[in-house]
Amino acid sequence: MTKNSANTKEEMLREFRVREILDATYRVVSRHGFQGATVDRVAEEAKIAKGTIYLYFHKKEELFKAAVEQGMENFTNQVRAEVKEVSAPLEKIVCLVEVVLELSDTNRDFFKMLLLERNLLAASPDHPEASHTLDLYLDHIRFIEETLQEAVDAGVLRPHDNEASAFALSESMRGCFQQRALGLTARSASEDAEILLDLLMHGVLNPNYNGYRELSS
Amino acid sequence: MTKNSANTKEEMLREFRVREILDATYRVVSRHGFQGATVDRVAEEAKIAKGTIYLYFHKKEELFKAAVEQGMENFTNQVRAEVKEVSAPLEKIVCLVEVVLELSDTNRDFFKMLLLERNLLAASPDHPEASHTLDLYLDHIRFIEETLQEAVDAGVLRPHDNEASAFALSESMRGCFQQRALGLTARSASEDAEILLDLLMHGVLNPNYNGYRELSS
Amino acid sequence: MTKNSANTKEEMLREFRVREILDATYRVVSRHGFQGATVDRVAEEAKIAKGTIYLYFHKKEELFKAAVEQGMENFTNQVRAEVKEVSAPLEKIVCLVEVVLELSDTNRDFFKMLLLERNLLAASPDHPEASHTLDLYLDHIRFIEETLQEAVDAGVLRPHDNEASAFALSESMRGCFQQRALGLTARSASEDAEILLDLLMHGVLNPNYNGYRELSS
Amino acid sequence: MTKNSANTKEEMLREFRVREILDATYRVVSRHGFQGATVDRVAEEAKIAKGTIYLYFHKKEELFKAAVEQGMENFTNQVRAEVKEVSAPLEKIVCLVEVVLELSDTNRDFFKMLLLERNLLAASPDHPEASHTLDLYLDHIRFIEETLQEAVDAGVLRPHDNEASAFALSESMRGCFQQRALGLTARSASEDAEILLDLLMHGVLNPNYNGYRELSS
DNA sequence: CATGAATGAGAATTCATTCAT
DNA sequence: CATGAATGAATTCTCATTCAT
Repeated sequence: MTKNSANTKEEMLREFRVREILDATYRVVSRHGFQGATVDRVAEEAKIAKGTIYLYFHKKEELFKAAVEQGMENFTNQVRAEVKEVSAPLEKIVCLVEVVLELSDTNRDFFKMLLLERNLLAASPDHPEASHTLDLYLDHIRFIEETLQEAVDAGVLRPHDNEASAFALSESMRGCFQQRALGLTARSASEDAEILLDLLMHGVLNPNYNGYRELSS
Repeated sequence: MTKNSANTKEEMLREFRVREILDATYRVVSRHGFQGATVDRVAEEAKIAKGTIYLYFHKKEELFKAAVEQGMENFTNQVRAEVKEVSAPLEKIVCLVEVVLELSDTNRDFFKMLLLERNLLAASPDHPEASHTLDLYLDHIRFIEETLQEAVDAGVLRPHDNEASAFALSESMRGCFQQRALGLTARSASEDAEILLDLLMHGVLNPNYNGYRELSS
Repeated sequence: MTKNSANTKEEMLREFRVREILDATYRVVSRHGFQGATVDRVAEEAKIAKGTIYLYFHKKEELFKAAVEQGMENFTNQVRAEVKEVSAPLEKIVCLVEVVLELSDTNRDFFKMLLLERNLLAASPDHPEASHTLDLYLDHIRFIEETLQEAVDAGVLRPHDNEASAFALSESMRGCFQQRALGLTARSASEDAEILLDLLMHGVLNPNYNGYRELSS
Repeated sequence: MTKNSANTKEEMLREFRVREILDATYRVVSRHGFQGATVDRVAEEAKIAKGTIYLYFHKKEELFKAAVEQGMENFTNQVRAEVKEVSAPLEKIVCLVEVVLELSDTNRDFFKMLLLERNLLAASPDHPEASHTLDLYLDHIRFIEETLQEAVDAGVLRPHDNEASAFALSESMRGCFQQRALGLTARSASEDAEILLDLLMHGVLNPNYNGYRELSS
C-alpha cells in the first residue's frame, strides 16, 4: 500500500509534468506548425529545461506523437461524451456531425496543423499498421460506424456498408473543416453540418429518376 | 528561324532536365516521404550534381512544390480526359469516381506521401490563398462540381449544394485511398468506387423511414 | 544574494566563453585574414564544436564584428590610458602618436588584417551610419581631436580645423603602420613617430619662403 | 610583317575584350562591392558567357586584380597628367591635392569599394611584396614624393623626409575621401584640399610657441 | 531529478572553375 | 574562340540529443 501510494504520488507528479509538456507542445504547434516546432521552443513554452523533456520523452517524435494523440483523444472523447447524451439513433448521428464540426472549430489552430500539415504516419513511417495514432483514428471511425449501425438496427438507416460510410463521413467532415481553416468558405459549422447530413441521408440522386437501376446492384 | 529553332532546342533540353529532376524528386518522395527528401538524395537519384538542381529550381521548396503540382496536374488531367470520353451525365460521375480511385492506386507511393504527409499550404504558408497548389486542388473540386451540375441539369440528380457534395465526394475518395495506402482494407479500387457511388447516390436513410422530416428542410 | 551570485557565475562563464571564442577568432584572422576565416576554423582554433559558437553569436558576421570591435576597443582603451598619464598638452600628442604606432606594431597580425582587408562597413553595409564599429572609429578620432584641442587651448598649437587634422593624423599613422606591415620600411615605430610629429607640428613649408601667401587665406 | 599585323589584329581584339570585361567588372564592383561581385554577374554585365572570361583571366582573383589595377592606373595617370600641366613647384603640390580629391569624388562608387572594402594584398596575400597592385600604389607615392622633392629643391619646402610626408599626405587624402564616402562630412573636395594643404604646409604648431625645441631635433 | 551548455551530424545554398559542343 | 550547363567543394546555420554538474 505504501509503495503503491508512493508510486501513485510519483505517478501523479510524472503525469503532471507530462501534461505540462504536452500542453506546451500543443501551444507551440498551434503557433508555429509542426515544421517550426522545435524542442527548444517547447521547453521555453513549458518553462522547463530542454533536457527535462528528454526525461519524459525519449525522442522528439515521441513527444509530438503523444501531443497529437492527446489532442485526438480529447477530441474523440468529447465527441463520444456528447453523443452518449442522446438516445435516439438518428439524433445521435446528427449530434455526432454537429459536435465534430463544432469541436474542430473550437480547437482550430491545433487541428489546422494536425489535419493540414501532419499525418498519421510520421511517428512510425515504416510500420504504419503499428501506430497508436492510427489506432486512435480507427477507434474514432469505429465509433462512427457503430453509431450508424445502431440506426440501421433501428430501421432508420438502410442496411449498407457501415465502415465505408463511416470513413466517407469522417473524411467529408475533415474536408469541411479544411475548407474553413483555409478560408475557402463563409459557412458556419452548423450550416456545414446540415448540408453534410442531408447529403449523407438522402444522397444526390433525383428520386424521380429511374435510370440508375443498372448501376446499383 | 534558326534562332527560333535553337531556342526550341534549348527549351527542350531545359524541359527534359526539369522533367528528369522532377521525376527523381517524385521517386525520392515516394521512397522517403517529404520529411526525408533532401536535395542531396534527389541529386543522387537523378544522377546529377547537387548544384545542377539549383540551376533549375532556386529553392528546395520550389522544387518540391513543382513536383507536387506536376503530380497533381498529371492526375487531374488524366481524370478529366477519361471523364470527357463519357457523355451521359450519370456515367460521367461513375467514371470520375472509378478513375480517381484507380489512378490513385497506380501512383500509390507518391500519392501516399502527398495525401498523408503534405499539405496544400507548405509552399506559401503565409498566403495560403495565393498558392498555386491550392488552385490546382480547387480546380479539381470545381471539375467534380461541374460534373455533378451537369447531372442536376439533366434531371438525374436532385438540386442540392454542388460544391459541398463535390468536396465531400473528393474527400471521401481521398479517405478510401488512404485506407488502402495504410493497408486497412482489402477492397479493390473498383469495389470502393461502387460503394462510394451507392452512398453518394442514395444516401443512407432507410426509404421506408419517415422520421427525418424535421431535419431535412 | 544566492541567485545573484549564481547569475554572476553564469555571467562569468559566459564572458569567459565569449572571450575564448573571440580570441580564437582573433588568431584565425591574424593567420588567414578575414577572407579565409571560416566558422569551422574558429571552432577548431577554439577547440570547441562549431555549434557552440552559434550559442554565443547568432551569425558569422556578428562574431567577426565583435572580434573587430573588441580589437579596436582594446587598442583605443590602451591609447587613452597611456595618454591620460601625461598632463602637458604637447607631450600628450607626442605620447599619442608614439603609443598608437607602438601598439599597432604589437598586435601587428590582427591589425594588418583589420586595416588592410577589413572595412568599417562590412557588418552593416546598408546603414553605415548605424554601425557600432564606425562609432568606435569615430570615438578614436574624437579623442585625437580633443587632445589636439587641449593643446590649442593651451596656446601650444595654433587654432585650426581640429577635426581635419585629427583625421589626417590618424590616417597618416595608419599609413605608417601599413608601410611596416607590408615590409616597405625598415624604420622603427618610434622613428616613424618622430617623423610624423615633426610633420604635424611644422608642416613642410620652408619658413624662409614667402610665396604661399595667396594660398593660405 | 603579315604575321606581325595579324598579331596586332588579334592583340587588338584581345585588348578590346579585356577592356570590355574590366569595364563590366568595374561597374559590378561599384554596384555590389567586392564581396558581392561574382563571375556570373560580371559575365552578365559584359553580356558575354561566363566561360569567356576564363579565356582572358585564369582566376577570378586575377580578374579583380586587373580591374583594381586598371582603376588605379587610370587614376594615377590622370593625376600625373594634370600635375604635369603646372610648372611652379608649389602650384604642383596644390594641383596634386586638388586633383586627387576631385578625381576620387568623380569615381566615387568604385573607389569607395576599393578603399573601404578591398586591400592591396588580396590578390597575392602570401607574397605582398610581389604584388603589382602594390607597385602601382608605391609608384603613386613616389610621384607625390618627387613632386614634394621638386619643391624642396626649389627652396619652397624645407628639407625633410619626403617619403614620409608623401605617405602621410596620400593617406590623409584617402582619409578625406573616406569621410565623404561614409557621409561623415559635408565639405566639398576643394574645401578638403584647402584644409589639407594648410596642414601640410604649416603644420599645427603655434609659431609663437617656443617649447617644442627639445622634441624637434 | 533537473539543468542547459555543448555537441556534431546534416541540410541548404553558393559560386569558382571546367569542358563538351 | 565562345558558350553556358554541369560540377562539387566549401560554407553557413540548425537542432535533436547527450551528459557533467
